[in-house]
Amino acid sequence: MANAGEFPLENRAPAAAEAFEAAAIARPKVAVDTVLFAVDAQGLKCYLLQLGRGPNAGKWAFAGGLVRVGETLDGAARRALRDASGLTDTYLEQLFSFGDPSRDPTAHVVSVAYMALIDNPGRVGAASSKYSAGRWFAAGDLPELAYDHSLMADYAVARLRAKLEYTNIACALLPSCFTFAELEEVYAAALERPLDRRNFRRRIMAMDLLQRMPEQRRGAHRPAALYAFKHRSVRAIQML
Amino acid sequence: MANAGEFPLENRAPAAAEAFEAAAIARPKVAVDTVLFAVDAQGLKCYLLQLGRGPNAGKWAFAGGLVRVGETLDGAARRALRDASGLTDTYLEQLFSFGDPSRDPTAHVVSVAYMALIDNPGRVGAASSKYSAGRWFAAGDLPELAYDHSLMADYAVARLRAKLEYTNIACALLPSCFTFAELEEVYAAALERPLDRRNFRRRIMAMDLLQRMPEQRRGAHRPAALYAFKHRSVRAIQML
DNA sequence: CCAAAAGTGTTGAGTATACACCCATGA
DNA sequence: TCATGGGTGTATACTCAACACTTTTGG
Repeated sequence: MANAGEFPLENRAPAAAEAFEAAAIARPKVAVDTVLFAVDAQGLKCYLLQLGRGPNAGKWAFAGGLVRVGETLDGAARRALRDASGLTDTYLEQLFSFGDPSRDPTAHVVSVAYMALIDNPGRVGAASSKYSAGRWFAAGDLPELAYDHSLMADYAVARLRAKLEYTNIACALLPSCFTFAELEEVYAAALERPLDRRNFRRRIMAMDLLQRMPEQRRGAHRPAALYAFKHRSVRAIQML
Repeated sequence: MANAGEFPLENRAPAAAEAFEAAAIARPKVAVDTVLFAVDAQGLKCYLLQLGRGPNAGKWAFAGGLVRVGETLDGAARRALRDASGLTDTYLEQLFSFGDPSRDPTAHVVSVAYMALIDNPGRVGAASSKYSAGRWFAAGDLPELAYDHSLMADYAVARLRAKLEYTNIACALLPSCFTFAELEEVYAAALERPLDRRNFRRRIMAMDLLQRMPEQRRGAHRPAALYAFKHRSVRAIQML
């Protein structure tokens, strides 16, 4: 299971092991990759970048990069996301670490996967020269992805769905003011199923997460009441 | 937020960046640390090892070690656990990655935390020379730990509790045959609250996870029926 | 026969689901 | 006035929690 005896480093006498270790540069690298989500009228979307160089040039991937010495993982994820999309203020959550030595054919890179959420796909900006293109894809219909990014996508969608059920994470996918219909659309898009409007409204109201804003959203038809989350920080909701 | 401009590596021309990168050994290292749990008559227990060398010598910590090139994260966790406790077959689950640059004062080490479960604290064996001692502690009363291992402990306990509620993970904390009272003790120990025996039995039975064994456990009093999990692999239980 | 752990049902409260019509507005 | 999306209540099924006594065995 654990490559018995293949790498005898840890079994050497302490002094020898430390000397070897100091000289060794053959350590896995650490990277971060961030699955960026937003919801629009078509449903849940993922932002992908087309790699501009390297053995995977031309393939689509999530925003990522190597972690630097002195940098936190969250910091590296924010930097990679900013370089890829210009975004600086997003909800960010660590998902899982992927360390299969063959996930990157060029080197052993352990990647810490993140999920980021924004309220509007239009907020993304220009990508760094590392990428040749960037665009939104329907989360349920992604193209072939570089590395093991398909695994990350599956993991991220599952986590997002789970957290919609027991946290107020939807606030990260909505602007500060929104109608009940918009909130329901976020849930319907992420969960990929329609919700009963009356039951949904009752459930959300029972959680006491929202405050009603004085204004109304005026459109082509009956105006809709506007709401805001009482707390914009994501927290678990007591589900007693 | 993301150390803007402090590390210009990614912004260099590709050729220069690659040359620099090849020479650079200033990358964070990758480690794994495994929180080992078992339940005994006193409750939920964690296995800790006393560090025998290094700046944290004398402090208690979880079994861990650096990840080697070519090794999976799970493989590294299993190897570190085997070196620390002799255990080779445990339930193992990745928890979270901790990457604060100051978590280890001697170097920037990103650690992927794992949780391992065994059915009997007595199964642990001798530790490698890296450690000066190893013993079980009550999970709710751990000593001061090295690095950020207290964070890992909190995270692991939370994960274990959560998964007891919606998976059959308890099978990893029990021998192949057990009485209903023993199963209930595992839940009560991990959740740190007493359970109603009748409601607990009904809930478990409704999940259809157990099969009754032909034998009985004979003790000082009325014999107890023995059960085994139908599936020893941990899986989510449909909670419809 | 006594001590100790094993085993067993019912009731009531609360929660979740299914379901259809009127309202307010702009065009 | 009509088309469109906004807003509302009830009845039922189900789930969860509280609760105490009888059974079986070894000593």
